[in-house]
Amino acid sequence: MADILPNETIYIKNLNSKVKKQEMKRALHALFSAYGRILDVVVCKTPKLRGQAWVVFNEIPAATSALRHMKEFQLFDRPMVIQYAKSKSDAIISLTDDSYAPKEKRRKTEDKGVDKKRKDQEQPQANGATPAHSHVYGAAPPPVKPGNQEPNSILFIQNLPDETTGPMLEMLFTRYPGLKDVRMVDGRPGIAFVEYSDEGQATVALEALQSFKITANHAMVISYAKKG
DNA sequence: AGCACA
Repeated sequence: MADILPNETIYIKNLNSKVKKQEMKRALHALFSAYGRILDVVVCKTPKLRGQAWVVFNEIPAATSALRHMKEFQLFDRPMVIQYAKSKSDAIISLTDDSYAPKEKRRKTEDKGVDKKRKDQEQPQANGATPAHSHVYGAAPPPVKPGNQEPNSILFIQNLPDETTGPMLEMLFTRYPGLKDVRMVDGRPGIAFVEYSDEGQATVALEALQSFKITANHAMVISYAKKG
């Protein structure tokens, strides 16, 4: 039973296809960013591709780690089935090949008559140009130290932007089952407490949203509230 | 089960 060869990209199936595309992308990004730099997340809703996704890491070890850890993880009430992707992702190819021109069938969008027939001598793709992988996600290490690591049904959130509100956090955390309460702290900007019904559910949310970037320079730091 | 990327 030789499986598919290791690849920077993992292929995920058995996803809940009722979840909206953008929401699924965000959730996958949040879940998998713990395992390495994510270059792209691909989700399609076409009949043939529903319930499937690709998460592109910048290197194979990250993909391997993600695969091992997240195999069968329950996301939106379904255990994910994860394999390596069969082929290289565009985001990976364009890392080593500046002049990579995606696919030929991609002239589906109107050609508009702009250099329909150029085949060699492409536009030079200046260094300042936006390459295919410019939508790279990733987080700089946040300027706070994580707190208590001993599981608790209440999460302790740090490094929030000052303007964060309770409802904003609720929007983020409510997609992980069991959310009971979100509490901001008066006079203490940047932190919050998020309560779940039990430790397991809190842990799911923690792992999913750890390092989630609320804004460009604010990645959440999540730990467990101290007991007692 | 099903392997895409504009």
